[in-house]
Amino acid sequence: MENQMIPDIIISRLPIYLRALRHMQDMGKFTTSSQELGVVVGISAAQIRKDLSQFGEFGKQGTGYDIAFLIGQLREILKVERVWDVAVVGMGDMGHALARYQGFSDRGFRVALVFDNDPAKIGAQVGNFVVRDMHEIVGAIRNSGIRLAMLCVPAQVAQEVTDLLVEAGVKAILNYAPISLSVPAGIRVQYLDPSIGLQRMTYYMD
Amino acid sequence: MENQMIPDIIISRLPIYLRALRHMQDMGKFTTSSQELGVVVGISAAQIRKDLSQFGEFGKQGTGYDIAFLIGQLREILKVERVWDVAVVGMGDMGHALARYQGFSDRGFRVALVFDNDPAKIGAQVGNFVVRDMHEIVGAIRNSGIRLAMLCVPAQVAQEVTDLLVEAGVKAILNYAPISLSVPAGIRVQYLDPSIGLQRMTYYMD
DNA sequence: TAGATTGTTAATCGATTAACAATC
DNA sequence: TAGATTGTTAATCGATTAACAATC
Repeated sequence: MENQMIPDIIISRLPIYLRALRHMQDMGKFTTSSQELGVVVGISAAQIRKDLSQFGEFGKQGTGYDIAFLIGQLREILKVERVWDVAVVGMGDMGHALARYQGFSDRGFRVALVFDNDPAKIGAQVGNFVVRDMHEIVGAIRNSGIRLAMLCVPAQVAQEVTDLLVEAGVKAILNYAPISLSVPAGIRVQYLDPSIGLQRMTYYMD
Repeated sequence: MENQMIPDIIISRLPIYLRALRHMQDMGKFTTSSQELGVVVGISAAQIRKDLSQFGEFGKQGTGYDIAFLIGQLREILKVERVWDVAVVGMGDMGHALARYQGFSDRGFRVALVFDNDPAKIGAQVGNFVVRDMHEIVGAIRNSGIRLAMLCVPAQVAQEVTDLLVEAGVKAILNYAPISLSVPAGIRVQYLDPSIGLQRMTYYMD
């Protein structure tokens, strides 16, 4: 079988490699080495080679990696050779920004549904979307088969909305709300709280 | 000396503990245990105790931790008992959302300056701020003594803007642009690319 | 060929967990 | 007191690095 339990820490680096490789490609480059890629992403060459070798032999001694080929392999490994529909929940400033974000389309994602519970927002247009009533969230997500959501509601209601997302069949949540979420086994959460990001750096300031 | 080189992975968990403790406090709780906190944040009780013990003895056998006291200690360790001024660079949707974000004030941060290079935006009001010309960025940040910035410009110009931020004296950057940044030693970067967050989860989907 | 770079092994390094004496 | 929970040690587990034969 393909999956011999690759450590999550390795998986978490692959999107970084992919992003850097696409950037190199945009700059007109055709090949790279673990050394060169390592400088760009700030990771040792040995680690990059070890990470990639978990999935196959993608390079050539002496010349390194073909960028287009490695991009293709990483997209397949990460399952972003396809396009995933995503729901955005909460049309405050952050949800609004994500609904209109132009950076998803070439990275494997497409916003497909957006929700809010504010009557003043329901039915309004945000980007290319009509804001749907949060009360319809379970049915709408279930019908669409969507399994990815971005959560941009206030912390106060984030857990209850999460429970609805899980009930609707969502398997992975990108959480912008500043709170730890409780989810059943098998449901993934990634946290993007800006204050946490800043607090991880102030410790080092004089 | 206070700093015997605490591993970064421990530092990165402290803001999570702090956020959860404040949530407990908001719920009216006064004490907690490493066990209880561990369930909330999804980290083992042993690890929480080990992490905290790097900085002092904050708990009591038999009863656990006083929440208010531990919050105070963590705020001091992370240096967020004070308020840090932050610059937001790039007034697209994401920068706009951050400039108006209400979640910084009680977490140790305050947006103080916002920048864009679009003549149509310069001088306009965003939240409580007047958008300043990006051409003034080095002088303005240097004058204000700001050492934290949130970067929300297009990937294409993110590195050159980063170089300006570093020149201006910024020591830590929260990067929303979808690109790896190159910075001198001693400058910290935290990455919050939403597509990376999603790609870290699609690998696990069937 | 000579030089470069891979994939992999073994060694090192670091982080997590389990267990428990101390003690509130 | 009896029960609970800390801080810490030692053991385990996992990740990173260094080195190099293979080979393009």
